[in-house]
Amino acid sequence: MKIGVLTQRQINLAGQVRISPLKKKITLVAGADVAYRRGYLYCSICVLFFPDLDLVEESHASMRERLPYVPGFLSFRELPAMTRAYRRLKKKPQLMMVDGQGIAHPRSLGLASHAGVALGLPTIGCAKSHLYGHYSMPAQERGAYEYLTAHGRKIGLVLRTRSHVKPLFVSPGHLTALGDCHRFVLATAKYRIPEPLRYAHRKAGHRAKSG
DNA sequence: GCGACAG
DNA sequence: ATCTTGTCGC
Repeated sequence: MKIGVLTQRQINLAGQVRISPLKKKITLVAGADVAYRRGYLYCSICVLFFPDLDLVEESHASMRERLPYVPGFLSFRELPAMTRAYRRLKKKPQLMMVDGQGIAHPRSLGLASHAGVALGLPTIGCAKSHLYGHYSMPAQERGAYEYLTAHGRKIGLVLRTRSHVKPLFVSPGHLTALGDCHRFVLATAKYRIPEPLRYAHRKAGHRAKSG
């Protein structure tokens, strides 16, 4: 598939993204992550009770790699496996955190936003590094943050989840807003990575090693 | 042309 | 992301 075609598809899908504060009460939060191994993708989604953070359910899906990793087009590479794993969940969460950007993306369609639109689910993008937007480093204490901006707009937060540790780049994916990102990421992060994503990351890694 | 570039 | 052990700092 050519980049130009995918770019146009992103622009169309971005038009379906809705940024608005969460309204429903959250009792189940999920985390979705993908691991790679020998040409295959391994996606794991872990659903936890909120705010207790106890594991409720987990689902998995593996697929052969279809597209290579190209900065700005990650969702086309990982979403197929993520969608398959999501369908296998018995208990659907009211919110899902995704390992990647939300609207903090060149065309406002990071993996979390694309997943949110495709699954019709509220999502929050939680990336470990920067992709798009301007920012300054937040203070060293847990909870400190600075806004991620682009064209004079706030598109996300650079949030410190642990004192003296590299901050996270969080942004609304779909049906969520900046305030939700700040609230839920801090409410679920005992360590640098929010528990739902930490669980999913570990499970996906184990799955990849098992084959 | 140069630098940046989620996972 | 993945390939990999010990090591420094809060």
